[in-house]
Amino acid sequence: MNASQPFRLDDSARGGKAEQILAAARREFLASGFGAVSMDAIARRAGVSKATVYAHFAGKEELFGAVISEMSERYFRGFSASELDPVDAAASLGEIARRFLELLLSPEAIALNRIIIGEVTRFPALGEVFWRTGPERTRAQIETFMRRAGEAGSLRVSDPRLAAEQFASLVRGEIHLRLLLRLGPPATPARIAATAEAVVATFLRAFAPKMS
Amino acid sequence: MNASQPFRLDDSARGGKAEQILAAARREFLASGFGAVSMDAIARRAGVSKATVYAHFAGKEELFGAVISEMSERYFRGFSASELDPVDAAASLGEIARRFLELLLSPEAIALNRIIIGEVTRFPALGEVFWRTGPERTRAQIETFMRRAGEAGSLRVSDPRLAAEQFASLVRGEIHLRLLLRLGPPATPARIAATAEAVVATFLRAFAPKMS
DNA sequence: GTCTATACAGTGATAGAC
DNA sequence: GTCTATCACTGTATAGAC
Repeated sequence: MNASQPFRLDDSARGGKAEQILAAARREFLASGFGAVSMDAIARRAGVSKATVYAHFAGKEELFGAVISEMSERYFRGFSASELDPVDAAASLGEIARRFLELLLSPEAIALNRIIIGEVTRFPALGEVFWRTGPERTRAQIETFMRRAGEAGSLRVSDPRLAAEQFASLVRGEIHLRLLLRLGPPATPARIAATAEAVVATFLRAFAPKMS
Repeated sequence: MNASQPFRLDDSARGGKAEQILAAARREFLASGFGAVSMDAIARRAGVSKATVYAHFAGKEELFGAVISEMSERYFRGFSASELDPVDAAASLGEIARRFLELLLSPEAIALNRIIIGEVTRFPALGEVFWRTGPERTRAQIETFMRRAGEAGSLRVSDPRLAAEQFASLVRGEIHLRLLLRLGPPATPARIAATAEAVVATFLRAFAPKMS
């Protein structure tokens, strides 16, 4: 495997069997990590022979890279904050917080996050890919909102980037770490809404314009 | 291995060779995770034969559990906030933030965090152990400080637990995730101090008593 | 308890027929 | 491209001598 590009899909991966193999690998890797998954298990689940797997992917590492990068892209693409109203900061921040939490705390995202952190020592490139497609992108979205809200006068932000970082950190909170550690059940929508509300309340106390 | 108690040290682990093996295992596991480490490598590094390893530890999993639980305990025991002055909230919170970051961002703590998150699917008990000895304990320390500061009138906290959670989340911030993902070098003391200062400033804007 | 030597299972990867 | 069969190798675990 080329360590600098471990995640590039082979062109032939668009065919039928290749996607079948990729889907099987995704389920196996997400459920068990890298080390505990065998190529036999992937082939069995894909309904093909092991030789066929090797006909489409150079090896286990390349297959793993393909799975992880594809998932990173797929999971974070949907997050957007550009259409939210910068005048009503409270409502928009609440919406951002809820969307962020729904994305961040979904079982698939947690499993992905877990496996990347666990294997980043072996595959350094994965951390970079995940960061750019995930946290970096969401923070940029939030930062843009902060800037617009600042211009609209609904928030008092001298450093939009810092404000976005701190908001994202507040939202991530304790619950994210707890789920990464497999403590407690997946978050319910009610729990997400309550957490978002508490975060927005605190954030607004720090960043609301001075009342005159 | 008994899955509910994978981390209990055998009584014989107090001897000389056993600690030698444990130290070797710690270095190997922390550097490479669970799957990539062989019992051969541990035995070689410890300077004993493989059979001796198996004489002291039932298998690779038990050895791993022993290493992780011992490290969790060792790393988080030092954190304390009980002696800080609750009247000078700004200074004390800054001190808490710096201590927390130094602990959290140390290379050893990052490696430990990483390996636990990566292997918690295979060893669910490790998540519980880490949580209780780590984040739970630090949050309790901070929570106690919040309560004392609230009583002293230097902070306006209606829910000390929530305030402690939010403060800890702010401190953890983006840098912790970046280091978990192996992005960038370890944090410098200057970077830690700057981050702590920014966090305390924001937190105080949200939780400082109203000026009359 | 500690060693050397080895049995045994399971792994990633490939050869060769079709 | 796809299969069956098999390779070489590694890792866990144990037997038996001392």
